Amino acid sequence: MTNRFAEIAALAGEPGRAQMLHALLDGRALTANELAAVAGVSPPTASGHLSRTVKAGLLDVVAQGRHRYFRLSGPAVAEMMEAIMKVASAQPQAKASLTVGPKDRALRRARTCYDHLAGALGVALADALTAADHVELTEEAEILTEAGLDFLARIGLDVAPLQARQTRGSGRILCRPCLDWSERRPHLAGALGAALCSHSLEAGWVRRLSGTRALEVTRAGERAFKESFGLRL
Amino acid sequence: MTNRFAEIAALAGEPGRAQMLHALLDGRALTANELAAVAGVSPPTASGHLSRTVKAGLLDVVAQGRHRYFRLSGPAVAEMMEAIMKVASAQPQAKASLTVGPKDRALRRARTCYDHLAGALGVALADALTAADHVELTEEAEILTEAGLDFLARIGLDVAPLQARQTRGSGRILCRPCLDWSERRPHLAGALGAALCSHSLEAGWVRRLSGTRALEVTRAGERAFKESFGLRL
DNA sequence: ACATCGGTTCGGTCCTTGCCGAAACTTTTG
DNA sequence: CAAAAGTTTCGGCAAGGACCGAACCGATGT
Repeated sequence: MTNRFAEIAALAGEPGRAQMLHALLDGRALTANELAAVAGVSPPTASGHLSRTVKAGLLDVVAQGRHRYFRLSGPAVAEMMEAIMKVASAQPQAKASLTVGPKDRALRRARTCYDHLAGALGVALADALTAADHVELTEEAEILTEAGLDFLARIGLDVAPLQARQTRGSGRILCRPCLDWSERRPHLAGALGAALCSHSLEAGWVRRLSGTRALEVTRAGERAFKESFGLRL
Repeated sequence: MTNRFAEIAALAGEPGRAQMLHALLDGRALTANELAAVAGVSPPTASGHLSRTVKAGLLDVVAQGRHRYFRLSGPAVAEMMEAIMKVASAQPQAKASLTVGPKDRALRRARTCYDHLAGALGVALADALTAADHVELTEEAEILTEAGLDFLARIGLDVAPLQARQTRGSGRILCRPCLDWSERRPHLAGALGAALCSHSLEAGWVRRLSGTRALEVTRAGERAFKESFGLRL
């Protein structure tokens, strides 16, 4: 058991592979060459990394024509990465570079985190929903109130998949919150977070910036977030 | 950011260090030589590993006389390890050795997992409490019912610290459940799990087996678990 | 059919790092 | 004050593995 533990951790512990994993953290599938580019290594090297990672079960691969698309094998991998990030972003104090870089700034503003929204945007949305009593956030769980359910339906979000979860008292328990590594505060993850994220993309409120997990808030998005959530970015 | 991510993961990804971390997973503090023994390396080698691990913030060290005691720096590290184990125990199918070893068997029967009970015992307790409607376990949260609160008070468990958490409807949301890597089913973690674990130790229901995280259920424990929880081990 | 492109396999180099023994340092014990 | 125990530092060795260039393979497109 402890061998396999070490194997998994070591796989994630090599800088090149770590960058590949991070590039896949938004749940999309990338090709081998794209991953080689993000890791800054040659295609042969990347290929070796990828085959090991697939064999170990961290990644899935699907061949499509002459491309091979790699993606995280499931949410458990993303959760593991978040848990590592949580430790990594802890205090070991006054270490090197805080932030820097425009790319980093974009990521801190808004990004996807596997299947939900993160960064300043994700935290702001969580705060807004909390303030309006649409959700309650505890350290361990996240509850959607009746009012919240109405609210989501009103803004055009399909709440049907959320019904499947456990009902308790007057609210629905949806998921654990997810600690945002850049903001150090919880944002909405789980079923609700995923629904909110996909809806925001479909409605054109946010748009993926090519090549990163960063998101851009569109004009329509600014308006929608302001009117529906009372957010000003 | 991704550098530090890789640093942390790599630290956990070396077999010797991984074994040390596992030995510390029950939250106790061990000396450098003890850790050298569990990792199967010489004291100098272990010392090197430990100093790196401490500098990275995974472990805390406290000097006491001529001993230096190392322990996990906090719950975040334990949670990270559990997340890695979750991935590690996933399907990458039909791999090598399942189980084996009497030491391993003891661990599978009952052990501590940072601050709560795990293994067959942990899962059985979770099942028993669920069956009696004392807790409700969902995928994402764990709710203590009023009946459960009464029950715990009746068996002498101090429920005061549990009161601090969020109240919702008729139950208390305590924590996320924790997937047991040997049983592949959820057991009780979080505040309730910790309380139940420490109470079981204090009441003499279980006893730590020296040198491992494994636990032994005492005669008194067998009786208590049977009478209070309806468990037969 | 041929050229091109994405990807993997092979062979070989180089660097990292895990490892130990010897020795030094510190604190406890006799 | 000397001896012993716990731990760290130093020096050197050896193995693992990350890397690249070249060659190879299969799919696509002309």
